[in-house]
Amino acid sequence: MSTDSREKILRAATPLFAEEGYDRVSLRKISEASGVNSAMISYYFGGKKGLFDAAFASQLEALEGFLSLDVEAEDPRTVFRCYAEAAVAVHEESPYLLPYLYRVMLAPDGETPTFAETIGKVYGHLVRALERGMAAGLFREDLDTSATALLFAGSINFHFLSRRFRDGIALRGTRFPDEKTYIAQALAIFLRGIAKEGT
Amino acid sequence: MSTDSREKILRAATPLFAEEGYDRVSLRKISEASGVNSAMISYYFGGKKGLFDAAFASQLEALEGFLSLDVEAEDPRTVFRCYAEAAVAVHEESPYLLPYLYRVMLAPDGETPTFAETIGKVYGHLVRALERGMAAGLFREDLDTSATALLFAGSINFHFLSRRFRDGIALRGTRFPDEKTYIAQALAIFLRGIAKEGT
DNA sequence: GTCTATATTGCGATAGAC
DNA sequence: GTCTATCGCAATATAGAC
Repeated sequence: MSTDSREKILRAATPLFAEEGYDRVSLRKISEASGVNSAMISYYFGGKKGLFDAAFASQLEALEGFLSLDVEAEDPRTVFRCYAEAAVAVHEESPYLLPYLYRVMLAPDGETPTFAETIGKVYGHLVRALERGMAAGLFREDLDTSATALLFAGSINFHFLSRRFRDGIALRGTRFPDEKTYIAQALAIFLRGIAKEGT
Repeated sequence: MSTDSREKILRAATPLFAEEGYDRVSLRKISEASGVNSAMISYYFGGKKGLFDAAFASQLEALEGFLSLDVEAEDPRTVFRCYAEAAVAVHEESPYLLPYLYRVMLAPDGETPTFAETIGKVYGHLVRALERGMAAGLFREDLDTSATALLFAGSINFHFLSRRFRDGIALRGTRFPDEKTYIAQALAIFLRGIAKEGT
């Protein structure tokens, strides 16, 4: 079966790690879910941590789309719209990215250099768009770019982060709009909130 | 020493659970950190889960301040300002709440009825404030109240949630404003973003 | 209430046959 | 590449002496 087993392991492990977290997923569980003998995990990935890193990295690739945006050429507002669109797309095609992201944020134990680098780039795009927008007189001049970039990213991501919690435990009975509606509204509120007075 | 040991355990366990997560904290570790024999944990809390729940519940009490607000009597905008102020205060006096909260959100395994109830109430306050503000002509009429409440809470909380990550791993070298500056700006952007046109 | 000692379980990893 | 068998370890929990 050649390296087919490698793929099977990765495919089974990715959702498990995202949903249950690193510590709650045992190699035995991954072995059962993938149908591949547990010894193969060490064989292909060098151990549990190696498998986790591989699974995480595969999800991070979903951000490449946004990162390829030429932030110096676009209207600053477009950068935020693109981020929002990318977030929806990313979540659809790579639904395990956000859980991974927040788990790593909450438990920054091991080294995650690729992760830090990728997130740093995304963040840099947002900060740069704010700087350009302020220089162009589109945005308020009293914005702290670091804080505002964080605020924006947090606003968009929170919807995905809280999804399981909203649906499963609390806030039952409350109707939530779908992704696109939420994102559109978050974007509208944010862009209106940072716009220069009299626009 | 009477039930002094109970307190020692709780005080040692609370930050450990918040920082490292449920699974990474062993009863041995708590025993060492607290200076109390590990057998006392089961004696007082019935087990590890019981201790975690007790630690979590003790942190949730910090939200009582905001919950005691009379949301029907206040200016709707004041409710949001109060939430923001409460978030800063809560984080100062109860810095372990947010990590707990998000860990439970990401891993909603066991039952957390108190948690769901408390968060539901906080959420209800925000939704109600939005409804009243829209009815009073203060806020835009096209707001989805559920989505907007979530957006606001996410904006405010994200700052605290991401703190360790920002400081420790990625985004090093970026200067972040202190809590009060961030919160003030988030509040200003949000309130401006949801305000009715021409205010 | 407190402690020691231990029962029991499950983990990640790997040696070695095939 | 794959599998079985197992090692060594750390986890939670508790029985029972004090």
